[in-house]
Amino acid sequence: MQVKFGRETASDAPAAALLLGWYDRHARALPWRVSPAAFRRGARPDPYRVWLSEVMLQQTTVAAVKSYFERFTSRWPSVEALAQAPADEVMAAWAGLGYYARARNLHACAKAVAAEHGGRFPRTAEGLKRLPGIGDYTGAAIAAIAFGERVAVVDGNVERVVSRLHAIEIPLPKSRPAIRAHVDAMTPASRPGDFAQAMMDLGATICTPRRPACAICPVRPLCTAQAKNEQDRFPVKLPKRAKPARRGAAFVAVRRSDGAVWLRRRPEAGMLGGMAEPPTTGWSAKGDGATGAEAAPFPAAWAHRGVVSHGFTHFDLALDVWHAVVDETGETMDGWWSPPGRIGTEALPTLMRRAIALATERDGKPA
DNA sequence: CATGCGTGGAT
DNA sequence: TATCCAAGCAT
Repeated sequence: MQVKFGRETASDAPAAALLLGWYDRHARALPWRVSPAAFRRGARPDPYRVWLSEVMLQQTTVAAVKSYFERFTSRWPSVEALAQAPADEVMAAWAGLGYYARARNLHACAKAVAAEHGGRFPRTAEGLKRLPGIGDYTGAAIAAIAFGERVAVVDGNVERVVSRLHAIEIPLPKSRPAIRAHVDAMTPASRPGDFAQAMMDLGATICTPRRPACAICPVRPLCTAQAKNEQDRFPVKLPKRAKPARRGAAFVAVRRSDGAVWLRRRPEAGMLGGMAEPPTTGWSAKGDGATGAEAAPFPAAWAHRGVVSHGFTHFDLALDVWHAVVDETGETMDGWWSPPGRIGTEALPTLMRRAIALATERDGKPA
């Protein structure tokens, strides 16, 4: 359908009212959230917790975020505390959550808020978006939820919900301007944060990507796609490109005396930037790295222990894992020995943890 | 504006 | 097993 930008579609305001009513009854209880009832009593969420949760939730599920959120807020209860934390501790605490540029930006953002804003987050989406790691979505979400700004909050859930409500045939991402116009028309001046969370809850629990639960949807009477029983066809998306298959190798050297593993730090920019790894070959989305023992960082009795398969966003990696027990080496290279008691606290991405686990397991069990 | 950037769960 | 994809951002 055509959207008249800047003008309300007839169904937008009624849909918003239905959604808020539904949220009052069915809002999910989440650690960073203030319930609708508490909100009515005057409670407001802590901007620090809202910000932290929104950054963690970028392209990441609620289930995956919860334990990380608890650990971060227990360890760093305020933005000032996080700002003062050493960078490597923040990266290590983020290890396993993915998209590691988020962790670097998170720390940079905390420092900026502490140093340049007196420890207080800007209260508008526009001001928030000037901070590292905060873009259109996150800035709007924090401003609406934590500060009550009436601003359109558009994430993947909202795109799906609105695409169905209006049976938008233009494929994403081209349809984004039209979707944004609808969301802006829907967003109420009162409780814009609850409205945003209501849209996201609806998308996460009812208006799901597959098999949406239209039977219990509060906005079903206003949904164009459902009226045609074509909800599964929306949102229309452009086809994706196939992921290339890439190869590489990891070399897990274990010190004979204490079982320590030799690790190094990856460059700040690019894949797994700033994270720890056992030495690996030059694999990337663009090309393969060497896979054989001749590519090892130093001579040793390297034994092939298997292959770890790992899917990245843009390519699938098959990483050959080599293992060697060494008496002593590497001290002249950049890196460090990580003893068994410390390996769990290193900033190791999941891929690298799996490679180390494969290299060091015995008879199918962890060493 | 297209591309690069993780991971785990659901189907 | 293969595929999709989840509260996006930076460049």
